[in-house]
Amino acid sequence: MGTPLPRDPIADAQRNWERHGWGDVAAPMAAITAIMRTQQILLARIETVLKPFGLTFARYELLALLSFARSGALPMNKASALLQVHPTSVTNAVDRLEKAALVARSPHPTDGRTTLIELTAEGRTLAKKATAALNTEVFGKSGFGPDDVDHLIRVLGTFRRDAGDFED
Amino acid sequence: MGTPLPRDPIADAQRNWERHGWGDVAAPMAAITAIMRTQQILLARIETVLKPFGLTFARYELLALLSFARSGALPMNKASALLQVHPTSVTNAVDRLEKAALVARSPHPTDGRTTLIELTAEGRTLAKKATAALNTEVFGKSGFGPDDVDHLIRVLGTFRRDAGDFED
DNA sequence: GCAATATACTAGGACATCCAAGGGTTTGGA
DNA sequence: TCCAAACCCTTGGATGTCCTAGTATATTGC
Repeated sequence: MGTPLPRDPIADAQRNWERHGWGDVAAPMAAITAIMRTQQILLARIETVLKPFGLTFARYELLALLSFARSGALPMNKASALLQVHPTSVTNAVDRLEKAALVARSPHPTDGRTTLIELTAEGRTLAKKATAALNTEVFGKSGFGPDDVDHLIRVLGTFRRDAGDFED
Repeated sequence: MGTPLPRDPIADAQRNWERHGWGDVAAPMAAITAIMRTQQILLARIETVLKPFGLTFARYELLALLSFARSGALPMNKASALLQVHPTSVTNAVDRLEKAALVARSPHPTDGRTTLIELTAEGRTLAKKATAALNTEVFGKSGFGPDDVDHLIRVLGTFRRDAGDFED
């Protein structure tokens, strides 16, 4: 966290794998570990930018999703599916966003089982501001070159489809 | 979670970004979101493999790190730095590993402030077994082609260095 | 030598994620 | 028609991560 290490710990791990006779999976291990660590760094950056807005990444994602829904409202289970998180995580996020008056729960008109989440006016405004901040502070300064971005989108897209995220 | 979506939600988000006039950061946004989601998928796979061993990824990482230390022991702060996690997370992991008799705390011989974490015999055995399982079940079936693995290691390595993880 | 600063670990709290279980609602087949 | 299966959401419990604060030990400077 604080001081940079003298050497890349993941490269060291890769060498350890090779040294122990696991050379055939050393490279994938390093790639996967690098993805884990990169996610950690990116999440920290995102949360730092969102903190002044009183948002976490999970809550921001929900706000952003709602702001793109044509009606500004979505059933909980749809949100869960689109965000690819457990339904209980959505319940948790909605609880907190509702306390902050950024979203509101309302019953589904025809299906008594489902609950609709609707963006409030404040919620829509905050989503806009937070998105602008993320665009300039994180996405606009990703550090990835254009070619690398395209490659990541393609490779990780294939991975996610193979993992069963979507059919396309 | 269960059923695949008909379309890639991240590609949809990218289109939404472009539609709202944020085309200049739409691609990095998609790449970053894909990294977040890929990490989630990989973590779930890893935890599934580790569950039978009574381990989580955090605890496994600590065990693996100790198993590669020449003496089989490391100070807490070293472990925290090498794993790139907060010191309190290491305390948490050590607490649970110690309860399971996989590691043991011992005082540092010369520095009364530091605590050494040492692998027990069972800990070393379990680390071996868990690593073998991860190698065959996760790293050996990553789904990334060799060229993609190399590219990921290079691109994410540059990113992590620029983020201040290491100097190299 | 002693005070001030730095370092190492731990305790408590806030969040997020998942799983298992429970209660209400809808649907579809006997 | 009616009841069982399927579905939707929530609650409670376990884990992990971070932050802030507190305690104990080392090191530095006067």
